Amino acid sequence: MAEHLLRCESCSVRHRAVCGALEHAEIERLNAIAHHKLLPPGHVILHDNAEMHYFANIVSGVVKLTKTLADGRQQIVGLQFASDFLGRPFRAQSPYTAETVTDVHLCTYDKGKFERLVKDIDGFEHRLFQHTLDELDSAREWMLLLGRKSAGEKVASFLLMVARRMETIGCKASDDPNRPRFNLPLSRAEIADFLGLTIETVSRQISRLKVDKIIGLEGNRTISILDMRRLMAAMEQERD
Amino acid sequence: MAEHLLRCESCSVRHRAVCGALEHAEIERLNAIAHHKLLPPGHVILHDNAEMHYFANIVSGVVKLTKTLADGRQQIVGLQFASDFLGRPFRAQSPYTAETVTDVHLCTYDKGKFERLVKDIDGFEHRLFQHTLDELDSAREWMLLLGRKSAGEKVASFLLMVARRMETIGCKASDDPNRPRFNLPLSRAEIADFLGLTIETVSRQISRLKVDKIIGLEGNRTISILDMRRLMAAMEQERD
DNA sequence: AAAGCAATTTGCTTTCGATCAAGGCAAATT
DNA sequence: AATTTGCCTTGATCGAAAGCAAATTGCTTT
Repeated sequence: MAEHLLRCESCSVRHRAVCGALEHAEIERLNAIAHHKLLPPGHVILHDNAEMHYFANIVSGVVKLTKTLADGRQQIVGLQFASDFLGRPFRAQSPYTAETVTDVHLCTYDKGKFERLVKDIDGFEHRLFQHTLDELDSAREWMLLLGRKSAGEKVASFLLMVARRMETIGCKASDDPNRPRFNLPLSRAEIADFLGLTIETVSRQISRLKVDKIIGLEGNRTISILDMRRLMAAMEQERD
Repeated sequence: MAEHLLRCESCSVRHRAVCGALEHAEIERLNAIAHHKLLPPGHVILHDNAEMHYFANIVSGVVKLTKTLADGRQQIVGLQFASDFLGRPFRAQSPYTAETVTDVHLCTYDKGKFERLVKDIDGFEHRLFQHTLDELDSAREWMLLLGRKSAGEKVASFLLMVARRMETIGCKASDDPNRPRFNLPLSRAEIADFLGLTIETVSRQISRLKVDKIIGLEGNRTISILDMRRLMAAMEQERD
């Protein structure tokens, strides 16, 4: 029973997309069909157009969605962090590959049972719909980056995006809120695939930020943002 | 009465996203709140984060969704053709600008009334949700193009996309189905903004396709695809 | 601590697309 | 008819990022 409540905590509280608008009783119904899964880095959850047999909330870790050309060029088209939702209700297939980037803890729901709950619980599909609109917005934001930003701007945007994301899921290991410090979940190769650049260009841009004392590096993965103002300037502001 | 039925035809039959799953009686309810609007090219329907007071189906013409950086660099993040839906149910704002590219005929619905119908008609929101998933898929498809394709591949992909789109909405003026011929709705500048290229690069790539006898040009806007096979080869195939 | 190995960085060269600058063409204006 | 204007094409040059080849760093394993 205590364990059950714990599971409720770990799944409901953190999973904005699915549970944000639900009553406690309904979250209990979700928890009743929930299972948990631990996956190692590099695990392919869904291979291109294959069928996915479950939905899931990410409890911890990072999942990447990728698309690949015939000759191997790859583009990351989505990054899902803790509290994000995985899967497409009422769709058999997804035209991309989903793969774990780090150790990932999933809270999974059987496809059929979940879809029945979605139909059953008032406002649930509405909630998923709004979440998909959010995903569409960030995809389009990223299209602007891919099509029109320079390598320097891309890397700065990426670091700020990850920093913000790590913060909202409570992963920052920092005292000063203006100087966030966190572990990059992605390798240089993955950052390159995310930004539409090569490994070398990503590395050079990160080195430049380090030389300019805008960021600090400990090892390859631990980044601290030393000068938030200049990092944001390096990213360029949107308007319209 | 006759006019009413005509409007029914022009709105229901062609608007997949909204009406695809609806019964005739429900389409009638939609038609009851429908108004029509004719807009000239270059008309801004929605300016960045401004509020949009109506939803609409596009009866004819093309609408572009754009995002712009502070210094004027622009990226088209969506292209909507006839039968596409415009607007975001239950959202006040959209983080991009929507602007007509050609003369556009809209079938509009008052925001409040439309949202009431969405809540009222069973399966309507589900339908809109699935349509948004489609939009997300094409946005991600385009991210792969923006991040990883060469200028030549981008232009070839664009021409094939437009050809397919013009065909499905019945705008091709061609006898041979393997040699589609159509009017480009976009200027060179707009194609460039769509592909993340410059005007000059777009022009050069189109010229190259013409010299190679893969496409034919009459004037600047009328394109015929002469060698579908080689155009598709120029685009590169996806896999994964 | 040393070895082994993969990931990252760095230097050098090349290439693709951007930028700059004319020039052509057709429709609109006078 | 002459001029302007907008849009597109073409040529020449430039520059940012890609490509390639070491060198280096940072983990793992022993």
